[in-house]
Amino acid sequence: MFQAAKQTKVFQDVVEQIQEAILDGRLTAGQTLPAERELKETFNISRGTLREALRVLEQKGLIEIKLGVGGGSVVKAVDTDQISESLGLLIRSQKVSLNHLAQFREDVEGIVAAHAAENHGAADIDRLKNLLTNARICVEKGASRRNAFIDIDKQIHMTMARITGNPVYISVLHSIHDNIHRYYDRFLSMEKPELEENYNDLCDLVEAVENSDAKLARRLAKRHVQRFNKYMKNREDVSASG
Amino acid sequence: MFQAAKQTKVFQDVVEQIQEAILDGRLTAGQTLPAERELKETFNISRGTLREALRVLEQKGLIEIKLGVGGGSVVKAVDTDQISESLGLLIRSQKVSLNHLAQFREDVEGIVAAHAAENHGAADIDRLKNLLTNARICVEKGASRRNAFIDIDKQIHMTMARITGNPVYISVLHSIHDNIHRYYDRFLSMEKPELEENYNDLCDLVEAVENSDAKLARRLAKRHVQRFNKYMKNREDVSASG
DNA sequence: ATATGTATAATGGTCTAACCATTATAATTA
DNA sequence: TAATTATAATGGTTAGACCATTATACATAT
Repeated sequence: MFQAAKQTKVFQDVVEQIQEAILDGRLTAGQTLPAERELKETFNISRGTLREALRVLEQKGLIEIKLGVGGGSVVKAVDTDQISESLGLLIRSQKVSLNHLAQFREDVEGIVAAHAAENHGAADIDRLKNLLTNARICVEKGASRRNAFIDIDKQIHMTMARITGNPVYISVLHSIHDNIHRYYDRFLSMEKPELEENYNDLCDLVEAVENSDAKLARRLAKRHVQRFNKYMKNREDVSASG
Repeated sequence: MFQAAKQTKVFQDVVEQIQEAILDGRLTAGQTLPAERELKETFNISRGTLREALRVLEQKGLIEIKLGVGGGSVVKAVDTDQISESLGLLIRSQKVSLNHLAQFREDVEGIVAAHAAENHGAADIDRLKNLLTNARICVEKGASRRNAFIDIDKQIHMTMARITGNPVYISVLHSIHDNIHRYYDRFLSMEKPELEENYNDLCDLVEAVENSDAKLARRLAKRHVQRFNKYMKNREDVSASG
């Protein structure tokens, strides 16, 4: 009949009010909240309490706090950074291993490629082929362009995620890449032969997408990611024995 | 040659120190940090600044702050709540629609079912069949047990995620369910015929897993989730026109 | 003896009031 | 006109006090 009386802390009430205003669209990205000394009067609270609320909102990714004249709390567009950060904490707290993340990535990239094969338009293929051209250049210049190649590889995958038209895939893939990239420097070995191998993978993949062959695209995407994972694993073994 | 001198705010430095201690295992879940009046001396900062740091750590899901005697900042086991919360913000800020989430769920449940079919042990099947028995009881009692049925349905899916042995699937599925459940009350219509339909889906799915038929398991899981989504869509159309 | 109530003290929660640090803008000077 | 310097707005930090909650120890009553 009754609900437990919610005893909200003052700062929580403030967090909720501002958060709701942002999610309702009463505050939109780019808008600046009133200065702290003014807001504290509006809410009729102390500045310390207000600042606890603002810190929480900042950590949630809803506002950004800037210093100096013209600074203040600016409403942010919600993005995937917080998801990435939380996923990073899961990984670092060893609840999730690199292998776990790599396995998940295989599946997700496969799905994304399949959807991209079903959903693409002509402009999408143009963009993918442009990226392939850049990748080709990196391959020809060899290992010195390893990082550039990896970046283009990432862009190709993210482009396919965009082609799906579903922002969840973009967010998820973004979070995966954010967190897996930390291991690249430590574990990913890529000399010219590997670069070429991967380049060919990508060409085949884009072709499958262009031909709307969802099943093939899925298989090729998975194989491509598996190769990346294998390179990392090899390097990991080496560094473990060295 | 040089890096930009990082000008960390005091509270950020404290956040990092405590966070690193937790992630390094120097502080473990369940441990209580010293009281604020003591910590502030340790870090040689004011209490207000310390509290901003603690609020950030709380929002990150790394500590929990309890009131009263014997209270204080207790280190938490990192879990998926923050990911769910951030995903919820993405949805509520209309960066992600229910349909987007539902499509993603179809794919993930399909993958999870396929992995479960490849990875299960005998005990896993026992657990799944137990859940099916409970589901059967709900179906027989009809619409009054709708919520209980939905909960069992969720448990079956989460059990399969656990069978994969990959915590990423558990986390992702958990986050999806956390966020999709908010819409159930508003949009999910389920009378006895629908309950039976879904129960049969689940039976077939568990059978496919038991027989290690990954492809079939994937297809059945997707179909099952599609049915859920269809029910929600129907209800949404009704409520839109009413 | 057991249950119930009551004081105690530890701890987080909040408030006030001041001063420090950063930064865009305006005023000054070369 | 360009470079420099003051100004003032704004967040960052500090200090010290008091309020609110809660586990524990103690007192009281049945």
